[in-house]
Amino acid sequence: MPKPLALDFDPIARADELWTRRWGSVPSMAAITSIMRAHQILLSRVDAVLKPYGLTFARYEALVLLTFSRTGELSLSKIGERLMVHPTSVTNTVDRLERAGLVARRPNPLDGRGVLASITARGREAVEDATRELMAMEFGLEEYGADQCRQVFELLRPLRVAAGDFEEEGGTPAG
Amino acid sequence: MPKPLALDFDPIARADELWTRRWGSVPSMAAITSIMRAHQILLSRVDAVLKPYGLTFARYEALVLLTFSRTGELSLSKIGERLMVHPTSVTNTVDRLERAGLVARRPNPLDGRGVLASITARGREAVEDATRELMAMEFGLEEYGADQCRQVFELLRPLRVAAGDFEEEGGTPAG
DNA sequence: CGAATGTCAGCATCACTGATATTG
DNA sequence: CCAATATCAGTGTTGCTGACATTC
Repeated sequence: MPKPLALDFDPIARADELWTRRWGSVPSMAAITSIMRAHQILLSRVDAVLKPYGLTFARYEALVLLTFSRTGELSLSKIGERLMVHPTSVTNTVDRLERAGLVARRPNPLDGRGVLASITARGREAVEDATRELMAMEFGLEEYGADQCRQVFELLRPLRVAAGDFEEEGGTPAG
Repeated sequence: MPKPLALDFDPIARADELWTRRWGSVPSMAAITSIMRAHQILLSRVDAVLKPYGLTFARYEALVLLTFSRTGELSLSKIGERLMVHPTSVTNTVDRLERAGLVARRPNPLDGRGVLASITARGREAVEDATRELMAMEFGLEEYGADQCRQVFELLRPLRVAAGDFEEEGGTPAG
């Protein structure tokens, strides 16, 4: 009973009914609203876990990405490309991480224009600890099984493809 | 070819592989990342349509909600409850809508503490026009059919239930 | 020179905390 | 007096535009 402010009906299902009555059946409305709310719920759950580490989900993702690189460092442009975020957002993210001592900036020896973000020892510790906690709470999807999680991934994949995030590989036969 | 910045692989699938190698299989990671990205894509698509109306998706939702009420007006607290947003966010949303002449504030005659947000004629016009456009582009889910949209809704519903958004009705036999 | 990289200033949205005036 | 409603001030995030210096 921590949240007594629960409705006795599904607000999205209710909206869908009224919507259908007024403008006709529009299943996409309930779908997008569901995604918006799911995003809000998950971000809230995950950020609560990351807060003690001084991290947000966006910064955590950047740290993990660095962890995945062989040398522990990547150019800011590469980070933006992989995380699908704006260049100025990358600068901001790296600023915060650097200020927290989790990454260090270093000029790119292979490109005088570029800058490398290099994860520090403290950064690696933070990722390890935070990851352990996040895995324990299934990234906010505790109520979901592995199959349902894969279903979410598969169901939303076509949207990312349509948005031009990447080119289908296995799908195209040639060229 | 408007966006030449496409990867030749699925970044989430790639991350899932590396993740599995390092920390073991964690399907929830790919699922939450998919939801985050889907949210970003849809919000971008929908906001682009709403921009000419001076609306954001959040403000549009509030307007639609008012449209659904019999009298065209609701207390701010009710709006916050239905839209699941913070009281201060409701104040802000209504501020913008009021400034745009789409709603008007009125003291609640039934409760001296409360304030009613009342949709104006221009507000109704804006909702009608914007809705027509949004329906034409399926709220950013053009690539999805009705079945897939319903699947998204059903798949994410348990999360909203777990978050305490509302109480299951059909599920509980009595009480 | 044109393109790419990164930074900075500035603007807008949104979420939340804390304090506060008003009313039930 | 306590609770609810709404507002205000202020903080932290993120996303984006435009401008700019630097370098390929």
